[in-house]
Amino acid sequence: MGRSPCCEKEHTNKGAWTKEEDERLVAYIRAHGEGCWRSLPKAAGLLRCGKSCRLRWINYLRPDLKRGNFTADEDDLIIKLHSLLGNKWSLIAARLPGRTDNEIKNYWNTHIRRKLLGRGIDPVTHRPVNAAAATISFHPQPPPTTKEEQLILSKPPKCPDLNLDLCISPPSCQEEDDDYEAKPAMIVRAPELQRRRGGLCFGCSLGLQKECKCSGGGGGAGAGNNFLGLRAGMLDFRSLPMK
DNA sequence: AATGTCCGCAACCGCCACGCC
DNA sequence: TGGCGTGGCGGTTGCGGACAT
Repeated sequence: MGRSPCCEKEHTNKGAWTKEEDERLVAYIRAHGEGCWRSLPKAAGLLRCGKSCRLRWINYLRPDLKRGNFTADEDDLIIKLHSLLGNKWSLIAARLPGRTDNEIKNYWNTHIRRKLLGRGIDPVTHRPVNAAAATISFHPQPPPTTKEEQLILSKPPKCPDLNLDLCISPPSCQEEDDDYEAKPAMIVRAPELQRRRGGLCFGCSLGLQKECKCSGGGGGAGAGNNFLGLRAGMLDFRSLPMK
């Protein structure tokens, strides 16, 4: 009964990785590639749990990691993505090249949370702290699902007074939509505009084609471009005094 | 200089989702 | 179709360095 352990814990090292262990892991993955983490430690001659190897590689040893401080652009992007996706660190990380979910999670908890609180913004709801307290029934993170973008699209704002003023659309849409300023707060407009113009749906605009069921889903080159578009201003959080 | 406290980061743990048989 | 194995994710912990007293 019960789950089988992922490794023989009594024969594995724990704690900080040594330089030699790092070198062994890197050398093995260079030679054989990623995969089958369970058998990797033994094959690589490491007294480590497979999960530990995976984490070490993904969070620290991967050659495409971008080490160093987060830029202001990355800061803003993380905040925006978090307001949309909640604590879906892996989804957020997928849109920040060279950053890992663990790194972003740590950065959020140590820096951004404090930064937002300092501005009087609740880091969970992304609303002014007082307003968040006044609307305790609002749930920024709906029940777990595998299709986050569907949730975002399908859940209308439960609080009419909610003033996130979240508007997502291709940059050109803002000028074309006459009643842009008159729209209620927290409207996700892209799906509507997509239907009218045949453009990207909200999910695709976030680079979520894989999960998206719209006609634009599965487009090979879309994700990267959409990601850039997102960064270029497809998200408009006008109520957030970020700078 | 010694001690205590705070903070940031790496790593661990437990659960869940998915694929295979 | 259900069980099992594995990978992946998010929350949490604990260590070590920085800073304050």
